[in-house]
Amino acid sequence: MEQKLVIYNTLTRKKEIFEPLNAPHVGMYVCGPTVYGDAHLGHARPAITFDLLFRYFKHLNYKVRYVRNITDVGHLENDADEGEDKIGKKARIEQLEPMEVVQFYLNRYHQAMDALNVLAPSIEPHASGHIIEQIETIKEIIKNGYAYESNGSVYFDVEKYNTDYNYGILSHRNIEEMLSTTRELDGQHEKRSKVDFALWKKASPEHIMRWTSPWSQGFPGWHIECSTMSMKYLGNKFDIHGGGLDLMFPHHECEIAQNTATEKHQVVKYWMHNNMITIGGQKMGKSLGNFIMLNEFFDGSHKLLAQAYSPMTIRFFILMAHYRSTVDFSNEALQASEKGLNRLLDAYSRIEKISVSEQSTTDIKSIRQKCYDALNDDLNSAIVMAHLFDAASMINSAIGGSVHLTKVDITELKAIFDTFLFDILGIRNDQNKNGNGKEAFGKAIDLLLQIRAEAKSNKDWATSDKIRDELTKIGFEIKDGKEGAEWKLK
RNA sequence: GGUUCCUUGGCCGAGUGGCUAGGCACCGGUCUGCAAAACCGUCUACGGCGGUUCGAAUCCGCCAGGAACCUCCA
Repeated sequence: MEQKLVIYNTLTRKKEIFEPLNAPHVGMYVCGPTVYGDAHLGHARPAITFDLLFRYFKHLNYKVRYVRNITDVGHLENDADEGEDKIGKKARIEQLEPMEVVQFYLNRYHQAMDALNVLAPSIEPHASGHIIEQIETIKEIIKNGYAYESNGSVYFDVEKYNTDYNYGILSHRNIEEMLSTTRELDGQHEKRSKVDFALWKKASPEHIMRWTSPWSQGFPGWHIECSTMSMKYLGNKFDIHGGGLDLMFPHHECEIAQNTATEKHQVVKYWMHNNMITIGGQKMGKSLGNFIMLNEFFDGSHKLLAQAYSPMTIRFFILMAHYRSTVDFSNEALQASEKGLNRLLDAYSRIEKISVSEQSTTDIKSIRQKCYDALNDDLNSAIVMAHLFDAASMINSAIGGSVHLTKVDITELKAIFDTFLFDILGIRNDQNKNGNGKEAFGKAIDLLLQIRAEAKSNKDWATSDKIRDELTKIGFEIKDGKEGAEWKLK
C-alpha cells in the first residue's frame, strides 16, 4: 500500500508530493497562541489542522518533531512596531506580573487543547525563554547587511534584502506596490523605509518586559521569535511551517526574509496555511469582536449559542470541512455536526452486535484505501468522514440484517474506526464513559431494563413506559432493538 | 485602490472535464403496544451571461455578489 502524501504548499501555490528532507524524520513548526487571553473558535482551527497532520505523520511512522511556540513577548498591540506589548499591557491592567498573565492563559489554553484532544507538541518554546538566541539571530542579520540599528532599535532592511532575494515570495506582493499602498504611520522616522520591520525595539520607560541587548534595553520584534526558535529546534532546513492564513503576511513573509538573511537560503520547504472560521461570512477575530471563546462553546454561555457544544462536536465540525476552506459558524451547522458525530459513535459502539456470516454481501475492503487516498490528498478530512459514514451505514445495515458480513470484515470495520476516526482524526470516544470502575452502575441500568422487558412481556405498559420515561428524564437514551433494549447516557 | 480567493440543493459541505460525495433537516415507508433508534425510499444542486469541447459545477472571458490580506489577528 504505497502512500504518497500530497500537501498544498503556499509557497508554490500547488499541491506537492511530501518528501521529507531527512526521512524518516519530519520537522514541523506551527505558530502558536499569544497568551494574553482565552482561545476562541478560530484558535482551534490551526491546532486541530496541524494536530491531524502530526497524528497522520506518526501513523505513517515518521519520527516527527512538532514545535509550536508560545508568544509571550514582542507582540505589539498596534500597528507598525509602535505601541505596547500585549502581555505587558494586560499585566498592567490586571496588576499582575507579566509571567503570571502568561502562565494563567497558557494553562487555560492547554486545558482547551486537551479538551479538543489536541496532542501536545514535541516542544513548546516560549519567546521570552529565547531572548539570547534572538539577539544572536539579529546580530547575524546585521552582519550579513540586511538590518540596521536606529536609535536603539534594529530594523530589517527590506529594500536591501529585496535586491538580493525576493521579499514577497510567499504572499505574492511586491515592494513597489507595498510602498504605494502602505499607510504612513506615526513614529516611523527611525526606519529607512516604511516597509522595514522591527527586529529589536528599544523599550519606552513604562515598558515592563525588557532585556539587555547590544543596542538597548528592549525586547525582540514579533517575527524574529519564530525564525529563531524554528531554526534552533528544527535546523536551518526543515520540512513544514504552518499557521493561519492571516499570518501569511506580514508574519510569515518576514520570517522567510529573516531566515534567508541569516542562512542565505530558503529554510522552510513546505508552507501550510489553514483558512479562517467565519461568523456571518466574516472572519472571527479579535478586531471585529465577533469571536466566541472555546469555553463558551463547551458550556453554551455565549448569547449566540443555542446550546452547549462538546469539544468533540467542535473538533468534528472543524474536520468536516477541508482545512483550506473557510468554514462558517452557525448553530445549525454545529447541531448537524453533533448529530453526525453521534451517528458514527453509535454505529461504532454497535459493531459487536453484528451477527457473523459466512460471506459478505458488501465491499468493506476498499474503505481503508479510500480513507488513505483522501488523507493523502492534502488531508481531505471531509472525504474521510464521508467514508466513515458509509462504514456506519454498513454496520447499521448489518445489524438490521439487510447486508451480511464475515468475521474478518466486521473486525476490519472496527479497525477502520479505530485507525481513522480515533487515532488519526483524533476524535475521542466520550460515549458510555460510565465504564471506568462503574460497572455496578451499568448493571443497575441493565437490571431496570430487564424489569421493563418483563413488564412488556406481561403487556404492563404502564410499568415499562415509566421505566423508560424516567430513565430518559434522568438523561439516558433508551433504544429498543430486536435483541432487546440498549441504553446510553446522553 | 492593490494582491489573492470564493459563490454548490432548505442548511452545512466535498468535488478541477464525462461516472448519484457525505452530513443535518423535511417528507413517505418498514419495524414497534406506542415512541425513540435503525433501515429503505424521495428531494439530484452547482451566482448570471457568453465561449472552448462530442461533453463543464469543473477550463477561458465578462458581469454580479462576498471574503481574506495590505495595522495586531489562528
